[in-house]
Amino acid sequence: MRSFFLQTMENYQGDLADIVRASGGGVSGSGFSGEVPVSDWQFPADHSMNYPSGLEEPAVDDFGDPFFSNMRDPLLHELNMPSSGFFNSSNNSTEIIKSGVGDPTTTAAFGGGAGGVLGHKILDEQMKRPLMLQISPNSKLPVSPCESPVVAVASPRGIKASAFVPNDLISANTSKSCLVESTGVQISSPRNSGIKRRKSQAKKVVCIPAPAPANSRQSGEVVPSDLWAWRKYGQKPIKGSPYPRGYYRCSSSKGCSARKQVERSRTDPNMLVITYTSEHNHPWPTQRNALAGSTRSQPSKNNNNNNSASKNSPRIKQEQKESSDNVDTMSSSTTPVKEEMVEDLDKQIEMEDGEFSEGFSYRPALPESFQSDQDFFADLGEIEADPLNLLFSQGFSGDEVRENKEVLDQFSSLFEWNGNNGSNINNTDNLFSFWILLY
DNA sequence: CGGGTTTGACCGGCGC
DNA sequence: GCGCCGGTCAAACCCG
Repeated sequence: MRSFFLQTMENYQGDLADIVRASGGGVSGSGFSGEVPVSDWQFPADHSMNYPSGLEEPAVDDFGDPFFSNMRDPLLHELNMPSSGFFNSSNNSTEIIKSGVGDPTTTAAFGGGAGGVLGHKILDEQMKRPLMLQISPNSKLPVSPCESPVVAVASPRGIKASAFVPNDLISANTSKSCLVESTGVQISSPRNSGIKRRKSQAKKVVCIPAPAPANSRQSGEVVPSDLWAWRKYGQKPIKGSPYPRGYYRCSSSKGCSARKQVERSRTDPNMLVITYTSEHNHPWPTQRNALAGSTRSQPSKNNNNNNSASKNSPRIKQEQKESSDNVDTMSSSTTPVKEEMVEDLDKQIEMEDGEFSEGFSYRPALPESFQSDQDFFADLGEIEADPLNLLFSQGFSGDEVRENKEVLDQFSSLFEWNGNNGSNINNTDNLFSFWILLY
């Protein structure tokens, strides 16, 4: 079983070598029997992602990304599961850690890893923190075959959500470990701001399977799209890593300070490490721009000798080509993504003290309509909400899983999952992901 | 024309 | 103080 692990790290510097992977005990007593296929972080452009009702009070420390959304995923509404089982401490944690590092095949147990790695004390801290999970139907997969094992969702506070995914989604996936850390880290300030932000500003790091086998040097990463539109504003080679780091800022809304960094893990090139900093100051876009949410389609560039890449250095060109190859691989692959997050401990403390780091409001700056919480999404269509509630309000026993197949079918069709194979990045608009945010 | 990427330059933090 | 390094800027260019 592929699974998750999480850990809390302080002063994470983006070096995946520092990331400890854990694997081990599975989920016990929680009904977790599935895996989390998360491959394409694309929301279909033609899908107006009006998140259904169920929006609850925004997370205090969210980054606005689907990973760290300010808004709790309405899909999780009414989801409550016992927490036991997911964070069982593993006696094997040490071994797990050692064996896991650098091994793409090593997976982390959803349950055992975190507790085992971090120890009870830290785990307890984590239990306070949101943890999230993305579930994404792969574009290659059929729409509604709901041989639905359960995708479990763990929350630091306990399991509160789960989802069903088609078996196909699961079996087809060749997920790597997902690792997550949370950090209190430094981020540089705007050049002329005069404000030094190299304080303990939280970053949130997500690791996802990289689009392509990383047996070659690759540069500009093919960043899986999420709900937000990101604009790349820089790329830098990182010392110690053969892979450059891409810098993205949110382009969904002007003035949004949300940023993310994408780099390939130096220890496991099959993994992409995405670091989110700052938070979105605007609600999730209900509809993505044509170019939003992902980098420009690389293949088209590649096929055009007159593009800027042709003017770049040979090294860059090569990297770009590899990058575009990555696109193809990624969009057509069934690589799942699993990720979670934990809050930075320091930040958590700060938040609990009611303090915020400068210029970093953890409260989402949402329009009133959003801040009025449930009302907004409640207005967005009960059609979406109801099946989801149906789906997610169910328990997780095997019988219930089976019983909910039909519900999942409804759910699948609701979002028009189709069999588009996403043979290139341009097709990813037909992909769909949905997120489960955990609390 | 708007919005994207690319990439060299610049800036500031940090370690020595 | 200096150099390294990471993060950001912004001009140039591309694309639809």
